[in-house]
Amino acid sequence: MSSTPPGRDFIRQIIDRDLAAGRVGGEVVTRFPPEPNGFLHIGHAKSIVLNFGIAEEYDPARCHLRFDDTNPTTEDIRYVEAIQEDVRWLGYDWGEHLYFASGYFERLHAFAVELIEKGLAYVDSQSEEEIREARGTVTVPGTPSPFRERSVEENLDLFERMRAGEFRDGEHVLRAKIDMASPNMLMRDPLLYRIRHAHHYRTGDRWCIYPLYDFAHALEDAIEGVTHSLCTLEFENNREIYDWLIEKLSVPSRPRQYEFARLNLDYTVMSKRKLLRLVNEERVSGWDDPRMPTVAGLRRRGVTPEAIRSFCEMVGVAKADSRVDIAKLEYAIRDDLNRKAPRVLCVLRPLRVVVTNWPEGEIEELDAPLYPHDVPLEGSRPLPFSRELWIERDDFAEDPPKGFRRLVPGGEVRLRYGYVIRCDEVVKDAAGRVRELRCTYDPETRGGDTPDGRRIPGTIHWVSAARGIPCRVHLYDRLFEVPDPEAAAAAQGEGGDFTAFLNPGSLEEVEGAIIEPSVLGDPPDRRYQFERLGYFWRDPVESSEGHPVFNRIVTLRDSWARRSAAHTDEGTPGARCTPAAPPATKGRAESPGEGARVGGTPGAPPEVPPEVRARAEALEQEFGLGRVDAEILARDPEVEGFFRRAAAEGSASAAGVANWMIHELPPHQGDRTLGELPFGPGELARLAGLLEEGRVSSSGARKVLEVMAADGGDPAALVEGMKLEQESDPEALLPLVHEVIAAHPGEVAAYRSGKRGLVGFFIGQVMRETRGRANPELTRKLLERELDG
RNA sequence: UGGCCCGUCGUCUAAUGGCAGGACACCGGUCUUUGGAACCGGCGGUGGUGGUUCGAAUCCACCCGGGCCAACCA
Repeated sequence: MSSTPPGRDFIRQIIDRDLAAGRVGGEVVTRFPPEPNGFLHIGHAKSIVLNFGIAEEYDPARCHLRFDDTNPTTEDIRYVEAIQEDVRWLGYDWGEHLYFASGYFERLHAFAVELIEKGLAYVDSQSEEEIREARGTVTVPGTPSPFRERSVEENLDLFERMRAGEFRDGEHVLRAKIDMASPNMLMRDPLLYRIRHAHHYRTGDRWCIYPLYDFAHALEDAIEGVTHSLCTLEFENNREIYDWLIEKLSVPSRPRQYEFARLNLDYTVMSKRKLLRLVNEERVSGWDDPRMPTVAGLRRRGVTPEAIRSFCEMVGVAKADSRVDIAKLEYAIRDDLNRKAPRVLCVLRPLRVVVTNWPEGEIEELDAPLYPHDVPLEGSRPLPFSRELWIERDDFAEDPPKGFRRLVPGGEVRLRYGYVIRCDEVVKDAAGRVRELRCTYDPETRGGDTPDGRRIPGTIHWVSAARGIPCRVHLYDRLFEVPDPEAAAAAQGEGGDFTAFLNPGSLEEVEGAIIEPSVLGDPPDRRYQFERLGYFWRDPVESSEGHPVFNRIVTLRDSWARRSAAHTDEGTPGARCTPAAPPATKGRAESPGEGARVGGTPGAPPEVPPEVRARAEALEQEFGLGRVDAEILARDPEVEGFFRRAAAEGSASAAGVANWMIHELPPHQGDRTLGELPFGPGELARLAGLLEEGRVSSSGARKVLEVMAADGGDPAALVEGMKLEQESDPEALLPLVHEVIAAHPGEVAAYRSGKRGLVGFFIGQVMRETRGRANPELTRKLLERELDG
């Protein structure tokens, strides 16, 4: 059992179990199945990291890249290329396993024919509207199509003619014959093939019938030998069709579908349809706009694949719907870049500084390290210092707020890697705006040190005016101004539209920035930290030789901005916008429903069908069961029958049997009915009896039940065979108790200082030691005596 | 409204009947020639009510809340 290391996501646990149980023949096979109708986004990245990550981790294992191109009207070769580039860029390799749904059209067609031949599919000639009407609703069952009972021959003939192009779009469809009354709408005779006289980007005009997702996907998986088909939560309902097809058709392998929660990120949208709208309506410059959550956008922004992978790993894989805080992505990006980006100086909004005691025309080349002391990389570059410099406008304040550590009139500040300067004079224009600062430098402070030991609290970045390179900088901020634009739009009702929540300040283009000259010869893909500002790189599209354009990938963490934003009403203009409304909370159980029940009937279901009530009452009287238990058993005649037979067996009390049936059996039962279990009422009763007699502890009995549920068997024999006879002899238990106490001095101390809950821990240890044999009540007594005494 | 799925710190996620833990965020501190990084510390959670059990986040019942499904999309 305990072969599963804790902390692994549920999918890997399933794979581990399947491997351990020998359910995977050879390789673990996963697949990433995008439809080539749009660009990949970071949500897809999560899926890619999962699927390809599994293929990297397990040993024989592989992950296929398969284009699910079953809809010719939306798909395009351009997306196929973009998607391949993105997956590769993320660092994954599908080797020879590149597939296309369209590559299976012939085989898929053969499966459809097989289904027809088995009487499990038919050609429906209703119109689209008629089909919709007849499907019913979630509460009312559908009605069968008048064409549902066509003969196999007629279906075969019609289907062939569909393929041959004898009909117009929509004239006929192929449907599975399942159950028009299924509570799962998807099982109400799902469509398998539709006619589409459309040009397919790969198969051209060879086909005019195309399979639908549900039909195609399951069979593609089976054809490829996929073992674990991982998709997102919204496909949960589709699993029933998936399994139905795999069961009915003569497929070469038996894949299984598992669903995990898709990634949602705050302050953006993650649906291809909505992203496509942003592109088409030109709210962004394209799929690769650096504000887009697309892989292409992130890449152009300058985010590294390593950062994306690490983010995806941080987020984890689970089944609970969730939204991830964008700060987590930012952390992953900074964490990656901090370790590899060389530091350079760039002034975004320059303010002139004249160093009056620096000789006119003289330029000194300072040697400045590229990495801080805590980054284990070597290197430096020359950094020119001259009489005229640029510093950041924000780094000077005539009237500084409390705690301001930068340049003020009459004050000193350190120029990073340079000298300490003092501001002697503030020169203003007619409008009163600060034009330049006249400063003096301290020649003793070359490199930034203060030989006299005086403390200079502030250090600011700067660039030589004589040598600085003008450049353009793009500052990006979150695309939307609310965390959940879709929810915000929905909250507005009918006319609500998510684009209303676009952040107008999501792109700020800074024209007159100045950067130090050392970056001029760098390779174009170099990421930098502009000290005190953030991580940047050259925009690969807009930069040109000698005219660099830099994208801000992410800001640095800025505790000053946080603090000043908290103390003043407004943040700095360039700072990130503050979330506007806090809408769409995940309203969690403010719990009405209590208070209305004083001595009432807790837990009694308000509506119990009369016949169930009657049977339950009989059980209550006959066996002395509680009302709730009786109703549970009475709900299903098979359950009741099982219980009655078990109770009649006489080995255990009726209450004991009821307890085990209600509380212990269901988790082991799985999808099986009671009749399908490899044991009967007698065995269950005898197990309950063993427990009541004290022959076995409840932990032991549960172990026995687990085995019984899997392989059947006689409880008494199993107790014996598994050596699970309960140990109730204090003499035998005491040494173990001592051992456990001796082995956990820390816990003992904690227990004695009041952490009484730790008894459970100690009992657990003894139970583990004895593999469930120890009598827990006795163990508790002994433990308490030893621990307290 | 029928069916299926899901509720654990503010957020994401572990614990698979035996000490509710980690990450991000937040707060405080140390250090600092980046108001960065690093390090240390703190805050903070099992939706509710009953039940089963020596012991429940975990099993059972009911309630509450959320998601998905009525495309010839995937």
